Amino acid sequence: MAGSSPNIREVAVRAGVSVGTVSNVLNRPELVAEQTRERVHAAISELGFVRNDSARQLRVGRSRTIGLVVLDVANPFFTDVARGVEEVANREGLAVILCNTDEDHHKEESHLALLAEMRVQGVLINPIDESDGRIAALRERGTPVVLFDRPGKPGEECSVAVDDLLGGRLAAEHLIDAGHQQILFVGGPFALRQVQERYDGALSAINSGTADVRMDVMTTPALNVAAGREAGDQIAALPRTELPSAVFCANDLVALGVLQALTHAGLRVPHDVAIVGYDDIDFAAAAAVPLSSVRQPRQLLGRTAAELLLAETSEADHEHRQVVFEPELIVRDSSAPSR
Amino acid sequence: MAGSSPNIREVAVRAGVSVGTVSNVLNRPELVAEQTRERVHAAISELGFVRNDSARQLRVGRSRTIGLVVLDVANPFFTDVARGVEEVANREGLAVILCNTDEDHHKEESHLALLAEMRVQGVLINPIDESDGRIAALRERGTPVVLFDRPGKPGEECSVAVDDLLGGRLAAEHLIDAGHQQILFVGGPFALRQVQERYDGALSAINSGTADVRMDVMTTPALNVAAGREAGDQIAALPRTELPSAVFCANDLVALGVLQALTHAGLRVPHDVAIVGYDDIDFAAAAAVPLSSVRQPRQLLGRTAAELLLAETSEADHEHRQVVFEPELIVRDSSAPSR
DNA sequence: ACCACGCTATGAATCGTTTCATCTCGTGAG
DNA sequence: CTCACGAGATGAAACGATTCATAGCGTGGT
Repeated sequence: MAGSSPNIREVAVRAGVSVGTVSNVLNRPELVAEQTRERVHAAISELGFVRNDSARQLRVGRSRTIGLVVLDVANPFFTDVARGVEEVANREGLAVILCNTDEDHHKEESHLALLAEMRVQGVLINPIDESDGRIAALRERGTPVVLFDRPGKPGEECSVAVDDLLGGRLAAEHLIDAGHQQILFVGGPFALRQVQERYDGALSAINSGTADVRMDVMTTPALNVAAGREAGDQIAALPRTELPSAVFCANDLVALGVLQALTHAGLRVPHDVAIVGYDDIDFAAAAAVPLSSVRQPRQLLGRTAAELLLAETSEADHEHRQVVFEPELIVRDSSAPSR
Repeated sequence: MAGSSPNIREVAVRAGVSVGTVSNVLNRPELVAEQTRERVHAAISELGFVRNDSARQLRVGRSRTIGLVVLDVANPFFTDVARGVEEVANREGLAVILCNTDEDHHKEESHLALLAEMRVQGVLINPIDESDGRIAALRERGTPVVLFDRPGKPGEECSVAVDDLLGGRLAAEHLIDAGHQQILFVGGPFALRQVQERYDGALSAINSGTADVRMDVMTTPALNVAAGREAGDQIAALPRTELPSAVFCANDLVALGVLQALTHAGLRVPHDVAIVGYDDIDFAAAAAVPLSSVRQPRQLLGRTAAELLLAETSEADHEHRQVVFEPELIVRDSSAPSR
């Protein structure tokens, strides 16, 4: 009921030593004689002392946390990335503050402002769009920022990304090879680099191929299951003659939504419409019709991003690196050979 | 490149006022004359000043964050809860620190220790098991702790939960009504209250019914898709005569894994084996065979938990409340009438 | 006997903000 | 002309840990 937290001074008194010694026990125990150390530890547990991290931070200058800013926590892709980040961070004794932007600039901005006030050791972010003064401001203040799931400018920043152009191309080539001639790209907003590049990749496959293939676009307001369902409803409402033979979705959430809506409307996948998703989240394989998808090394992405961040904070002569992973197409039932 | 952060003193000098005034501009702007305020704001943005939150916290005594400790971030159930929490927290200008325990006591403990050092305003936790000195210690220190997805002790603590006994009963009754006589419960570890209660609820339905129904148990090491797949493989390996006619899974991740493994082994759901899951995550409806599941009000759970926490921090005469929501059975294809 | 050295322990200064008692100054009332 | 008052502004104290220069003390070498 008390609600009082003893401080280091009270511990010192109780143990009959100075505050400096208590601090040493906490931070450099090897400097303290064993019996003194034991006495201090006893005092700490008797009083239930818990170090005040703000005071520590204030003195030391930086915190023991890193910020991870993602577009959507509900997307398993990001939670898997987060796991990778957490793994590395915990190993270093750092805490991860997970922030969710929901593709909303306002939220992104306020989260970054908060992280700046907290003096986090660094920020891992998947920015909503390209121009971001906020990120530059953070860097100016001395906080390393690593971009993930998006390539950074060489020499200027570290980044970890997966080649989305290639991913888009792989998906489209696969569909073209299967004989599809009417492909519909579903995704959005196009302000998201991922969306744009997956689309561009698909387009390049179509343009460089010999087959006569057409690709239309259906823009969604976000990349989640609900948006996918809506898109699917629209697709199902098209006159049969205008129905695409294949749909390439900007991510698996959208693909699952589309799949659900199409199935609900009585269309058969892949017989009437084939579907390819992106990310290969765990649920893709367990979907109504197991989903073909472009796999990204999610945890590795997170781990690598965290490691780059750590490198940037610890290395004196840091060289910015742009790591790019290659995606891999996983073919499942949803894109079996076309009609 | 500088990496220097100006402090409030430099802002004061630049604006030609005292530090107290700058602080007032930041915290109680109505006390400051308009032109002074403007001058200070100008100085702030010219210098790129960012308030140092540790110093603020040190002085004020508590932080502007709350901790949310969950069993598994990769489970959409928890991310939906987290969304609810975040919604309320952001509205109050609080940041949420999301911690993941992976059902590991060691991780739970170290996360709680960190949150204590951070002097968070409060903690929302879905504890791994019942006896937790760490939680008591936090409370003793004056940090409110609200339990979620688990009922608390009346008069002692706030909690938000969903009636898992009822959920288990609903699922089992549904299967019994459909004529199933061999039910297999898949889930674990049983140290998780959710698992135990869902099982108990199912058992009570069986015992109170008139039909002759048998329920076996297959324990999993965790509640995720991989564990479900393994369980599914084991089920598929059973001699046909021992095959259960229905499987009730402790959550949807396990159910999806089981579904995937059974389908892969050539068993038909629900014809050979019916499946009922728990949580009704978004992916349940989009599964290979749309999954029957016990729905919990996930976001509401999160919102309510956060609100209880806020109430506990702000109300002088706080009455602990234990909120219990009722789950709802959603029937889909995976549990259509049995063979 | 003296000095030097290593091992421990000390305590004051410091980090940057908030808070609050106090001061200044201009205005209006008496 | 004086006084009281209020709006604004001030600056020093406080928050609690860390750090570092310094002091104390015992030991071993000369």
